[in-house]
Amino acid sequence: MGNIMEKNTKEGYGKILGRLEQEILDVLWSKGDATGKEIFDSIKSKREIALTTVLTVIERLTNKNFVKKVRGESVYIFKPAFTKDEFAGKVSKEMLKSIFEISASGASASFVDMLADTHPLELDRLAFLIESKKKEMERKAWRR
Amino acid sequence: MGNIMEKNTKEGYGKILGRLEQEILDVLWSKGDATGKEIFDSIKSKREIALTTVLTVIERLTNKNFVKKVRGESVYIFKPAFTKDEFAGKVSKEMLKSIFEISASGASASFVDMLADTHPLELDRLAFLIESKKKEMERKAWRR
DNA sequence: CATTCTATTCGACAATTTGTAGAATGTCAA
DNA sequence: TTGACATTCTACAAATTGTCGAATAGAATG
Repeated sequence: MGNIMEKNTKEGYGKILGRLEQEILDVLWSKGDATGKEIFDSIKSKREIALTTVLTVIERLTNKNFVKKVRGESVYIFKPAFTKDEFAGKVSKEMLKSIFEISASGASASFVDMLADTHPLELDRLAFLIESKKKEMERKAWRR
Repeated sequence: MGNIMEKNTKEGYGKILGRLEQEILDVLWSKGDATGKEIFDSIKSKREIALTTVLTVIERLTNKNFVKKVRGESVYIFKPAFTKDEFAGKVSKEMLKSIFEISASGASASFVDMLADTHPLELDRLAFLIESKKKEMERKAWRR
C-alpha cells in the first residue's frame, strides 16, 4: 500500500544526520576513536569517496559538538563526543519534544508499536523505566 | 547549564516541520478546514506575512500529502490529511526508527523522561499500552 | 462584453544544510 | 630543500524552507 510519508523528501522525516555524518559517527562508535585517515579508509572501503570530503564532514561534526578533536602525536584524533546511548537520548529528547507538542498520545502509541516491532525485549525494560519514574515522582511529590 | 545540542543548527534536531508549515497545520487542525485566505488571516494576525507566502507553503504541504486540497464553491478548501494523533504517530514512527538504529535503550530512557516532564499523566497510559501490546504479542505467539 | 476584484499559480531569490572535492597551506623528516 | 603526508580553505551543487512579486485565471458587476 505504500507509506504516505515516503518519497516526498530527500531523506524522510526522522533523519537526524546525513548519510556521511552517520557513517562517520558509526566508525567512531565502533572504533572508539580514530584519525581522519582511518575514518576515511573505513568509509572508502565501502564506497568511492575523497579524503577531503570525509575530513570536511568530520570537521562539521566537530563544530556541532558531536565529535571531539584532540591532538595526537603528529596527527589529530577524533572521538565521539557522546556514546550511542547518550546521543540517542539527547536527540530523541529533542525530537520527542517536537512531537509531543503536536500529540503526546499519538507519539506514545507509535513508540510502543515501534518498540514491539524492532526491539520487543525492550518493552519490559520500558515498563520498568515507567515504574521507576513513577516512584521517583512520588518521592518528589512527597518531599514538599 | 545549557544543552549541548543547542544553537548549532537553525532549528535544532527534532524539527519535523518548518515554522510556517507548522503554523499552517496548526490552523488547519484547530479549524478542521479552511480556505487559503482564512489560513493567511489567522497567521497574519500574529505576524507580518504575505498572502502568497502562505499559499505557497500550503501548496508544498499539499504536495507532501500533509494537506488535502478540495474544490469548494469558487474557492479551494484545505484540510489536514491526518489528525494530529495520526500525524504524530506517523512521524514519530519514522523518527524513532532512525533513533532506534542508533540506540534503543537511549531512546527509551529519553522517552520516559520526556513524558514525565511534559505529560506525566500519559505515563499510565503508556504503561497500559505496553501491557496491551505484550498481551497481543502473546496471543500471536500462541496461535502458531 | 469590458472592467475590476479576488483567487491561484509561477517563477525567483535567500539562507541553511549536507555532500562533494580540488587548491592551498602547513609540518616534519631525510 | 624537497617530498610526503596532514589539515584547512574555498567552492559548488542539490534540497529544503521562507519569502514574495508578477502573471494568469475566474468570478462578479456594470
